[in-house]
Amino acid sequence: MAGLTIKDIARICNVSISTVSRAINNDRGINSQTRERVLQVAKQFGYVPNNSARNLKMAESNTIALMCKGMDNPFFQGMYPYFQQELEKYNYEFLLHSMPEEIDEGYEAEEIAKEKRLKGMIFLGGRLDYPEAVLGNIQVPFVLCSVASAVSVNMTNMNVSSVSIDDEKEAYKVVRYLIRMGHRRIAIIAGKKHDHTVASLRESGYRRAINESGLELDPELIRYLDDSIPEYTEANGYATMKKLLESGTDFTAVFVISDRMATGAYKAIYDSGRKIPRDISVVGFDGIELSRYLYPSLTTVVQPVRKMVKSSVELLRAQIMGDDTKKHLIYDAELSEADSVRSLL
Amino acid sequence: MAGLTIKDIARICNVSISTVSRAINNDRGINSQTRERVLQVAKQFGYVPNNSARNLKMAESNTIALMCKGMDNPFFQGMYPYFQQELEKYNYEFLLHSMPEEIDEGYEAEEIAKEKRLKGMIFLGGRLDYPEAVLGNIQVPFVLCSVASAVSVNMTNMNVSSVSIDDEKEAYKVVRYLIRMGHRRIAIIAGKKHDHTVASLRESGYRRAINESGLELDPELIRYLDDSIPEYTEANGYATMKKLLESGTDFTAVFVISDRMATGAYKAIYDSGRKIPRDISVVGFDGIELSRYLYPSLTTVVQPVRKMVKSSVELLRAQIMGDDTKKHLIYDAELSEADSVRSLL
DNA sequence: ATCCTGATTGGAAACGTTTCCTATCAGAAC
DNA sequence: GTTCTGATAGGAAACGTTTCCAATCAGGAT
Repeated sequence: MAGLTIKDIARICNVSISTVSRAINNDRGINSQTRERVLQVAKQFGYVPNNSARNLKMAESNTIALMCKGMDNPFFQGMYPYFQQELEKYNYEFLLHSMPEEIDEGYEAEEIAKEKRLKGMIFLGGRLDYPEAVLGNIQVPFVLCSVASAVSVNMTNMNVSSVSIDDEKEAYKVVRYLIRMGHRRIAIIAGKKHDHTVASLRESGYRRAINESGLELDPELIRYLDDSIPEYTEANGYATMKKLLESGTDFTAVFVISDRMATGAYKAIYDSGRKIPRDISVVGFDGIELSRYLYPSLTTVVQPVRKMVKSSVELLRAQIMGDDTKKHLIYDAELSEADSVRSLL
Repeated sequence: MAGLTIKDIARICNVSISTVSRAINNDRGINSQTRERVLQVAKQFGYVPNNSARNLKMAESNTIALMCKGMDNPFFQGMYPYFQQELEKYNYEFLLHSMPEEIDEGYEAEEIAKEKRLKGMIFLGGRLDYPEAVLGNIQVPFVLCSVASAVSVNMTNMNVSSVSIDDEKEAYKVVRYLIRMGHRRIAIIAGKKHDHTVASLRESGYRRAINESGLELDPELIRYLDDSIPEYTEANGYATMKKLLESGTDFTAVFVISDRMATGAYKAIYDSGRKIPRDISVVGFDGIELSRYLYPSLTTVVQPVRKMVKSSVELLRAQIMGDDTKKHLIYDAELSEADSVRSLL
C-alpha cells in the first residue's frame, strides 16, 4: 500500500531523484555502476513507477483502445488474445471499448481519445463509410482493422491506415468455387441491406460471381437478415435460413457471409430434416476456430487473423513513433475446403 | 491537441482554479450559479479532465483489470461484453489482462495491481487453490469470478469475495440426470488430473453421482486431457473423445466438463460414424451460446453468466467503497435439456 | 455600530515524475 | 599550474489536478 517513490529510492541510494529517474529510464548521462546500483535497490525494495505521474509529465498515457463494434462476435473475440500479446510487446495497455450498434454523425471517437488520453486507437469492425465526424477529428494515431477494404471503398485518400482482406474478392472466389463444384442455384445469407459493413462487400462478390458465370441473380436466393433479431448472430442465421428453406425456393448451396451465422444456418438445415452436404452445401466466411468443429466441418474463407492483428499493431506503433505514411494492407484469405460442400459433378 | 486545462477554464470564467475544480466535481461549498456558469463554459470549450493528473493527486486510477486465465475460452469471452457494460456504470476503465497458463508461487498479481495503479481486480477462471503468494499480497479490492466454489474449497477464510456456481453439485445433478434417463455406462471427459480448476470439482460431482447410484466407477470411463494439446480446447475435446471411442470401452453417454470441449467431442463422435444421441448421449457444461446451435443442440448446464458478472462487479464496487465484508455468492445453474441425450427407458 | 456566522471563494501545497540547466570533478592539453 | 572538456550528478520547475486553509463578505444578532 505504501508505494515507494523515486524519492525513496534516491534516499536509499544516496543519490538525487534525477539520477534515479535516469537509471530507471535507461537514459544516458549516468554512470553505469550507479545505474546498476539504483536498479538493484529499486528491484529489491519492489519499486514500481507511478504511471499517472509519468503520464502527466509526459502528457500522454500508454493506453491503446480497441474500439470494437460487436464485441460478442466470435471472430473478433478470437483476436483479443492476439491483440493482448502484440500490444504487450510495446508495453501498451489494452483497453477494450465497445461501440454502439448504430454509429452515425453524433458519435465522436475523438472524445473518447481525449478523455482517456489514449495513445492510439484500433477500430475493429464497423462501417466502411464512417461519417467524417466519427473518424475525421481523431487526433491520435489510429488504424482500422478488418473493417475496410481500400480496394472497394474510397478510403485511400482518408488520413488513415488500415488492415483488411479484400472481402469482395474473397466472396467472389468462394462462390466461384461453388460453381466449379457444379452448383447452379446458390443462395446467400447476406447482411442487413445497405448497412455499410464488410457484409455488403461479400454480397457484391457473390453477385459478381453469379453474374460472370451467366447464372441468374434470383432475388429469392438473396436473403437479408431479420431486423427483429440482433444482427449477425447465430440466432439471425438460424431465422434467415429457416425462412429461406420454408420459402420452397430451390437451391443446392448457400453462402453464409459469416461463420457465426453459418452456425445458426446449420441448425436450421438440420432441423428441417435436411443434411449437409447431401441436400445443401454450405460455405461460410471468417474461419473462426469453431468452423473446424461443426459437423460436417465448414468450408470457409479463413482470414489471416494473426497476421492482421500483428500488422494493425505494428502500423499503429509506427504512427505513434512518428511515421505518417498511411498504409493500407490487404491480406489474402484462404479457402479452407472442408466437408460441408458436395460436388455435383 | 491543445488540451484545455482547468486553469484555462478558470481564466475564462474569471474564477479560481479551485472553484472550477469544485464545479466539475460537483463538490459542495460552491454557489450553484457559479457552478452552472463554469460547467457551461467547460462544455462549450470542450474541456476534458486529465485523468493522469487526477489519478496522481488521488493516488489511484479508475481502472479495473479483468485477470483472465484462458482468455480464448468462449465461456469467458461471452462475459466480456457484460463486464464492459457493468463497469461502465461506475465509469471504470476495463483492462483485459491474461494470466499465464501456469500460475504458481512466482506469479504475483499484486505487482500488476501496483504497476497499473489498479482500483480493483476481477479474477476470471484459474485455480481454486491459488498459492498464497499469488493472491495473498494483493492490496486492492478483488473478487474471484467463476473460479471457486466456496462450498468445496476452503476459501471462506481467505480475505476475498467470490462469485461462482457450485460446480460439484451441478455436475452431480447432470450426471444424475443421465442416470435417470436410463444410462448406466457413463463416461466423462474430465480436465487435467489435479489441476485445481473447476474441472476437478465437476469430476468430483461425476464420481459422487456414479457412486451414490451404485454404479461402477470404471477408470476406463474417466478420461483426462491430452497433455500435448492446449488444455480445455475443442481440439483437446476431440482428441480425448477419439481415444475414448477407439479404446473400445462400452458406454452410452458421456459428460464433457465444458461445452467448448463438447464441441470437439461432437466432431469426434460424428467422425467415428456414430450418431448423437442415437449411439451416444452427450451433456456439456457452461451453457455457451453455441451449445444451442450445435446439432443436435447440446444438453448442458447453463451458468447464469449475466448475474454472475453483475454480482462480481457489484461486490467489487462495494469493496472499493469501503465495505469489507467478504461475500461468497453461489448461484444455481440450470440444466438445459436439449437434443443430445436419449432416454434409454 | 460591532460582532459573529455561514456561505462562498482564492491561494498554495502536494501528488511522483521528467528534464532543462547548473555544478562538480577528473583528466587531457596547453 | 592553468584551462578546457566530457562525464556525471544535483536542483528545481513543470505537468493538471485536489484539497486544506485562509480570506472575504453579507446579513443577523447583539
